[in-house]
Amino acid sequence: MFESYTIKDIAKALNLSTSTVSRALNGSYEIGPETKKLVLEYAEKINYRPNPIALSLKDQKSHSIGVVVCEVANNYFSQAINGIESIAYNRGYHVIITQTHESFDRESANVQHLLSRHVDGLLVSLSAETTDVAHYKYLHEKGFPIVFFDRVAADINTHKVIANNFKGAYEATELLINTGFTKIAHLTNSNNLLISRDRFNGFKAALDKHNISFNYAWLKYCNHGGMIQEEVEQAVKDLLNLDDRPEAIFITSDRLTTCCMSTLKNHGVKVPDGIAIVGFTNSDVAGLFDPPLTVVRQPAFQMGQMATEMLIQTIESKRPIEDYITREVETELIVRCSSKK
Amino acid sequence: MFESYTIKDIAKALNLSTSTVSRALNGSYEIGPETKKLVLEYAEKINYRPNPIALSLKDQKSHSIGVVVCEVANNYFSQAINGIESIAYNRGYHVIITQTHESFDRESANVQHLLSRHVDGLLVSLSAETTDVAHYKYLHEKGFPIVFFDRVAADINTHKVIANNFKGAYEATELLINTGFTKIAHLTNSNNLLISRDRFNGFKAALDKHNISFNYAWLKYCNHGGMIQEEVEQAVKDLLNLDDRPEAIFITSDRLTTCCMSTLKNHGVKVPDGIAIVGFTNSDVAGLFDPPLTVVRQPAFQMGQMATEMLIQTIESKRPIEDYITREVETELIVRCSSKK
DNA sequence: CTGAAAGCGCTAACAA
DNA sequence: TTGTTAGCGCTTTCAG
Repeated sequence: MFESYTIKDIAKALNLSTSTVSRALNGSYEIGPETKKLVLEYAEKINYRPNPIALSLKDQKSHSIGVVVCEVANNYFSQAINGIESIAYNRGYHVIITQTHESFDRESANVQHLLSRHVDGLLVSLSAETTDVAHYKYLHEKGFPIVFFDRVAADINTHKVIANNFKGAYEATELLINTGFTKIAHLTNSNNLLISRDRFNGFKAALDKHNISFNYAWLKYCNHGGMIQEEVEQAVKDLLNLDDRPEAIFITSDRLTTCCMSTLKNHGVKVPDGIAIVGFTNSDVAGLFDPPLTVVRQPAFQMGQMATEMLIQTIESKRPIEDYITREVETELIVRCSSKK
Repeated sequence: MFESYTIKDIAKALNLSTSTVSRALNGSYEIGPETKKLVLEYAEKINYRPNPIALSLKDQKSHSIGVVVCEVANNYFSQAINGIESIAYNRGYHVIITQTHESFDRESANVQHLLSRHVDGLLVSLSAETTDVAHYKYLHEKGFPIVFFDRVAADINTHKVIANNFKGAYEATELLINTGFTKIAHLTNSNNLLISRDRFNGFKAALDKHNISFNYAWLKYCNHGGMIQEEVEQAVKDLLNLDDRPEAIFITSDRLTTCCMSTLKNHGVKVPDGIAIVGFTNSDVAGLFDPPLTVVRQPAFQMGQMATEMLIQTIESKRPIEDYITREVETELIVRCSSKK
């Protein structure tokens, strides 16, 4: 069963040459119908499976794609990976997942590792620490297929899949404003990330639209994206200790949102009475929180699927891609109690 | 950078034969120190990386391991995968993850797929639907390395990593009993799974120890492991509609626990006043729930690591393994409000 | 229509 | 100490 048969076994059994067998298996023209039938039937019978490694060696394709994300144990990414797998599997690719834990060094090492494994393409979501994307640029310019998703590199012109972060943030902020909050803090991931900037811009735009001023003391960056709990705790504490304390916090990432909730809880700050909250998160259980969380949710599964489709298309494209596209999907605002007044 | 050099390039550049280069690279004895130095330096300079595909073809090892789990987007499994990756990566293996979605057919297909990819070994956690483990048995008997973790196959004698499910369930149940509950329901995954049976046994043992009788109407199986929301809802509703309604529910799996919480919430049943809850889950945010959840937590990350270590050891072992071991790790009972009286 | 042979990158047995 | 060669499984010229 796992000691698989080779084309040679078939050839021997049928008294044919390996090339004939190969041709039969690959439905070549130049082959007699009865020979073909013979081979096919025998192959079927012994449950022949071509050795993908040999194929890879031959045509220099590994039929695997590398994935770079900050971590698997994250609602957004585990859902996205689910989407990635679903497409890759059907298209005959396998997926090698690597985690950066938000570190630039690990990210580089992972990319190196994936390249040395001869992956056919890369699906990447940048780490919070990453500012230098020169290696991706280099690869991309050499014609190596790369698709960014979610945390994309602004200045590399390749396929990308992102959520409408501006609008997602705008809507969430406007919800807070319409509820009656004016002092709204902004707790966010590293500013290196384009998504952080987009979300901030959406946030700010909503404020501006409603003529609400923003106190920059309410803007808190967590450069490690919530990997370091203390960092988030400190940020939240700082916010709470401000003389001009905010009435609500808009949080722009999955981990940050839950970390912030814990910190508030530990400090005995009630949500939403003490402070209201809206956050980006793909948690399936945000509705079970105390209080139920108002969230901005991204279509993670679909984003993973889309990115994978684009990547495989790029990999399999005969001619170099000319037009790179950015597909943008809508976020969903799910209103629950944490944003109530 | 990604168009990597081959041993041939080095040989040509240095006017050596490929075998000499190979020997130098592999630190063989039979090679002149200066030749070796020359090769090594040049290889370093051009950043030579051996082609893993060629190596695989040569020694019939793919340096990859296949993982079979029900789904990635599950707290327990995403954490376990994190552990798997951490070990595999360091040992030079890559990991191919497949999801069964609790279906036996998909599980079989995944195993087939992984075998056709020539993985060197399998890390598996059975699907809820699986009762027939003949194909694993066959592979195992043929000497193919398989390590089961969490949802293990009872009657295959290979390496296994499990949590002390009996004790975990026992402790949780005893907590409920000591809190003053006597009517305790049991909401669990398919009885196909050994973990379900172990957890039930632990549960029942605690009841027996305290001379508490168990009404079998309080025992509810969700054969799809929480993949089908309606199934869980129905089970919970049934429990609530019982004349002899239980005062507490002990839940034995991650997804079931959260699903049960939602259902209770949707039906306006307060926890723990209306009904108390303790559940197995590896959610990092169970403390943020309303009410904060009392949970039994498994050391998922370590379990993933242990299983991977055992698998790689088996793969790399020269002689066939004689003694298969089952490593058992302790669960952790985290007491919060959902189990209070 | 079918077979022989080369080659993908690498290692190892065998020669020198 | 180094080179030559065969072979891992497969496809693909090139002959026949």
